[in-house]
Amino acid sequence: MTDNADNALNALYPVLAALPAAANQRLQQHAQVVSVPAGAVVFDELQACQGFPFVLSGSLRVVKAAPNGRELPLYRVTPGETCIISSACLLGHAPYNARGIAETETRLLLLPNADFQALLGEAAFRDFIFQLFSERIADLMQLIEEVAFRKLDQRLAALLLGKGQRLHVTHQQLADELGSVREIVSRLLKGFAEQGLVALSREQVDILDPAGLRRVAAG
Amino acid sequence: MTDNADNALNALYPVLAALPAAANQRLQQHAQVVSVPAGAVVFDELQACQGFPFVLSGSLRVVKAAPNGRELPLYRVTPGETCIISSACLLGHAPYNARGIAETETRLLLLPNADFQALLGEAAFRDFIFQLFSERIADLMQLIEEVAFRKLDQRLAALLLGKGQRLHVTHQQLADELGSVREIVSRLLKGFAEQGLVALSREQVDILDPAGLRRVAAG
DNA sequence: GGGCGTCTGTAACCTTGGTTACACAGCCTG
DNA sequence: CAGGCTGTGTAACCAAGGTTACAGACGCCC
Repeated sequence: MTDNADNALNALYPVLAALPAAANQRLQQHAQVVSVPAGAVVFDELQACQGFPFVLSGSLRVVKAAPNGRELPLYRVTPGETCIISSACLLGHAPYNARGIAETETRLLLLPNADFQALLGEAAFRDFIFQLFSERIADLMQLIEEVAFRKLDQRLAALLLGKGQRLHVTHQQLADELGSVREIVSRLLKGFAEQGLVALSREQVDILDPAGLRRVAAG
Repeated sequence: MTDNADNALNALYPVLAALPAAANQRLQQHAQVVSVPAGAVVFDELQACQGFPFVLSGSLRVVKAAPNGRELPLYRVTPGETCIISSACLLGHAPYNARGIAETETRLLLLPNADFQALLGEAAFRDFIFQLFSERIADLMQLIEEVAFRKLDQRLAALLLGKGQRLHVTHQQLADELGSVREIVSRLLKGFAEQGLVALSREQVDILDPAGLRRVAAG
């Protein structure tokens, strides 16, 4: 690991900076910086988990892939966060059960399995992982609720909210985010537009009536 | 806590038996045995998490409840296991995001929040929780895959498998297990019967062709 | 045996969301 | 300007699953 990456790492993951010298040294000796281009598949279903990734820059999108090629986004991993799927795989000695894709050009610090396990011996690090575990669990529960019970218009309305008044996205991108297809999103957006909730233009959605959208989202 | 419960607890949760004397004493002083009847709601969505439950006997069914009253089972907690939702809530100081129901008459040992946190100071206990966390994550991933991508006939076929050759269940119970409704399960079972995969009778499903069912389940 | 509650069978109908198949608009580039 | 690419609009059709509404079957208990 370069000094440069080391600095970035400690800034992003304060918990590492606080580690005892020995642990830190071990990390520096064995961790490996890799850079992956946008769109690259960093890990995939059924694949054995090779190491634990810290995200230095860029971001990972973790998705569940359907047999027919569609994908349902589970969560994102941004710098300073970690990937619970990776933790779970390493801890449970199980293969991955989701796919990790670099959203943009992404730099990762890959920590080999054995060193990750050793790092878990440090109380501070263990607590850090624990904390992220429990946050993600809540996210996953939310996701289960959405896919099992919510209709697509509700989910779309929710997706549009909380990202400012003007969104620069294509219908396809929205569809991907929902695990659906472009035509349906277009259809629903048209409905929203007819109700005066949004205004549509190329690669752009303007929120006209946030309260109305919230009402739709709430079902 | 009674000596009796103490013995049961240590037998079911070996990790507790191995705790230092001080921790064990604290647990015995503050933990409280409660007994709940079958069907009782032990915790519910949006409710603050009062304590951490160890299951002594019986079992909990943890479900996500839909606005319309239907429920999707997430997982079960049997004696010797723990409830990650509870862990996640206590760790993240968030309210519950699912409902826990006693499947049968169930005895729980409830550990207050503060004592749970203290117990996490013990490396062995922390590892125990960690391990269960990662196992459950895999389950939840599996569930997401099912509800998002699998059709109901595939899920039903999978549900029927691996429980022996003759099942004593009502269609309603199967529907509940899938988060669906009775009529659809009846319709699908009829289809299975017509293909010679199963034989149906009152409160009973006989598996005639496991391999065929497995094929259906695989899609 | 008669009445009641539970379980099952089944048909008609509806909603949601996905699929297929285009048309067209805007824009960039050779 | 032509040609091509990307994004959007839209309609017809389809499949899955849920809803409604019954009817009959079986078992149990009075």
